Amino acid sequence: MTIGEASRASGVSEKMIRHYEAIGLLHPARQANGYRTYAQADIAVLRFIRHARDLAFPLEDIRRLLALWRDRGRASAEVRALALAHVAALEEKAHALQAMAASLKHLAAHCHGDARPDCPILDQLAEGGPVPHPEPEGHHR
Amino acid sequence: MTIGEASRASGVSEKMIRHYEAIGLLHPARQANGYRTYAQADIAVLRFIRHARDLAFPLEDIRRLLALWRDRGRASAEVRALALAHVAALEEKAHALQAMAASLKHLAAHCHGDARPDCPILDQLAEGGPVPHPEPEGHHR
DNA sequence: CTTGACCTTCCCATCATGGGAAGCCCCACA
DNA sequence: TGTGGGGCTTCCCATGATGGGAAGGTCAAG
Repeated sequence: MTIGEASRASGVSEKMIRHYEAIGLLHPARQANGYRTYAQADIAVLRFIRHARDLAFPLEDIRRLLALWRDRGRASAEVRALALAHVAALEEKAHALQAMAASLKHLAAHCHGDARPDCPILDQLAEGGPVPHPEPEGHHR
Repeated sequence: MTIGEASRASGVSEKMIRHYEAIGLLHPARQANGYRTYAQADIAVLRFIRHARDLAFPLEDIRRLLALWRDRGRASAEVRALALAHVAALEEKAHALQAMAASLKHLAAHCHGDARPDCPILDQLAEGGPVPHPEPEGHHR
């Protein structure tokens, strides 16, 4: 298999396949003419990487996951710990984003949003800190 | 005010202050010796940028927000629209992250996580697509 | 006049990804 | 046999926001 075929078979771009090789995640054979050659095992690795990337694992984590995958005797606890740490990171980021969205939504709710120039959103960005009185919970005004 | 003082006054690093100037968000005066000089208005801009960054506005959005801020006659609708578009983007990202976290959590829940080598997490990454049967909702097994 | 804190510019790194150029390889077709 | 084109190679550059660090100028206090 050439790199183009491997790309189609794995759903990973040629650019990325070369990059993963450059950082040592895979080691395809070479033909006499310098072309890379991919065996089924390489395609499996590429698919593995793609699925892990779909779950937003950083490549360094994927490097460890691949090592664990190749290690037939690994303890599943190791994999689980890595996965759960990533889950925690994902959730933390998600919550941070949602908190920002909520703050901004709160500000936008107080902005009439018509042709008039006064705008609590800009006022808040200009003056206040992170965000003013988000009022613990519930009913507006 | 020198850049160091401006940094302390605004909470923006010197590196970033210079960067914001390089991309045209700011135009501090220069002294004869080449040192940048920051007036109160510049500090206000830096604070504005920092607050907007705290809400994860990309710098290109901030460029527009600053223009609107400086334009005394702008319609608040414009600001609101920009903010709400950003809210949508934040929420989309947050949901994507939470979906990934949920998928991975689901897999981890099915991994006993002990010394044994078999692991549904690795199996899924190796074989399956994005994620298998997340079972619509609720009670496990 | 030296020391040290501060400023300047410039280059490099991050993380994952892609664009694009220059050049080689190979196959099919005329 | 020549040529066209598609695929392959490597190398450089860009993204977005941030920081590290080097080499060198400036200034005030000692």
